[in-house]
Amino acid sequence: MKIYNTLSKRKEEFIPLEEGKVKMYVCGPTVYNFIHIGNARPMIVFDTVRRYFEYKGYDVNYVSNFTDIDDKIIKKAIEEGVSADMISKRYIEECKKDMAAMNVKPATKHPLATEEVCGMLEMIGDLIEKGYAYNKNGTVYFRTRKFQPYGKLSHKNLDDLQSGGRSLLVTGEDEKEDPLDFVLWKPKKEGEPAWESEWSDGRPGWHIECSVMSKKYLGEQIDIHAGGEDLVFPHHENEIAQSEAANGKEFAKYWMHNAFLNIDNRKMSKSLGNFHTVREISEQYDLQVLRFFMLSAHYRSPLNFSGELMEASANALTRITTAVDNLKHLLGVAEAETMTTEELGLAPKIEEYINSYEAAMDDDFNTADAISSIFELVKYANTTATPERSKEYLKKVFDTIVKLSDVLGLIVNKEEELLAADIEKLIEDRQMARKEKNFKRADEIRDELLEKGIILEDTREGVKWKKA
RNA sequence: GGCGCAGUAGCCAAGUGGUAAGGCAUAGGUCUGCAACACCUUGAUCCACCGGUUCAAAUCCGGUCUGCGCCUCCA
Repeated sequence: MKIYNTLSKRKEEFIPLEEGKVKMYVCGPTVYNFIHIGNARPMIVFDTVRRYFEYKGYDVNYVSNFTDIDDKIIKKAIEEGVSADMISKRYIEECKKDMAAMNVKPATKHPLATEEVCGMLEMIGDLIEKGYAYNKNGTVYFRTRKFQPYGKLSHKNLDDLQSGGRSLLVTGEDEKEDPLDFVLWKPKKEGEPAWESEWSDGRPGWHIECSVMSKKYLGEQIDIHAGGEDLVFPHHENEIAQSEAANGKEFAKYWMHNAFLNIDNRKMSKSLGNFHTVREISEQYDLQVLRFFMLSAHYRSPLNFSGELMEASANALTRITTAVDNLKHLLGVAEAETMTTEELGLAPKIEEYINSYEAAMDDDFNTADAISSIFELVKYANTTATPERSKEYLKKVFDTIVKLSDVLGLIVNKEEELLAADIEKLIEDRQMARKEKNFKRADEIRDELLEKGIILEDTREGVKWKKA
């Protein structure tokens, strides 16, 4: 398996720290509102990474935090006249609902920043002790230049950063020893939530959270640390500085970053009016469609969102679910049990598709390519599956499509809903009418069912129905 | 100003040296009492442009143009 590592800017063979296990940390959202579709990209992408590792037999310890204390949360709380805690709790719940609807598995652990302040105080104290941090009037800063490898992830050098920086003259900058130093702890302002510390009553800086939560739940060294590409600098660069300075060993072996989701080729933003929450999209589409859409491009390529592309994705996904439906139907009517010699000759083709699927996923999680293998399998199924096939053969094709889709988090085997007895009766009556060539009556029944939201389709294999 | 990414059919998108996957849309056909659904078939002598390396390039090198991202809270 190869993974593109931001650290080396190359694809590297994945070698776990511990045989058969993967420890990964994914930076989660700040919960001050419903998550937007940009937030959804890393959730879907790295959930897929996790699922693929599990498919390959790895035991994955997947940790993803919720940042539940932050300026934006406080601002929202003030606007609504409630506590910051209420805001974050509320949106964590909503976020979990969206995740479930996108078929994103819950992490092994979803730590909350506010519950880990203790560990943060400890690490900050440790950094001060080691000379990597200093306290200035209650604010604790990280001494960036003291950490020699600083810039190794984002491939920036400190002097470029300093000369290129435009907005170094922000409030409070003058008390830093160096403009590049960043905050580990800041004193509270009036009315803000705060924790006691030996430096001041205040709250942690954003970067320290992840270093601490990752260490607590996964250990000092982890396999994969992931997030959106915008986090490379400064967030992840700072995490590396904090963790490696404090622990004295390499923090994460592989750094994975997903590219941004754009809207009309522009970054999503409230001012451009192109801001979409996942919740809003879910009112229009099954979120499986959003998931399919997200996986239809490589995770390191920018992806442009539009209604048209969602329609295209919805249709594409339907092609898979329809094929699966057909196979299921055929399984119901097939009579032969075991594979014929002809089928035994066909079956290796299925393995070929599995192989190409795995080859794609092994190559830095090329989901777009993997999906094309599923479509090839779908076409193969559509052309070879007939009622004369054996159950064993049909089952194999069916299982393969369902399994490969499931690894991508795509649910293609929809559970059938039970028909009310009277609807079944009507369908039967219609079949009788058709047999007697009483098409007037047949059409009446079809229209009647249509009014109830049931669409009938007369296929080669019999009458099928679906909800309108 | 510094760092970096991208430009492949109408649209989306794989492919990083050996002669262009897949999907959507379009068109033809099969099925059907009709319709709908579904399925099958169908498309780039060519990969932004110019030059170079090579037996061979969308793929490597140099340049040009265009779009975008990061350097500041941000997935």
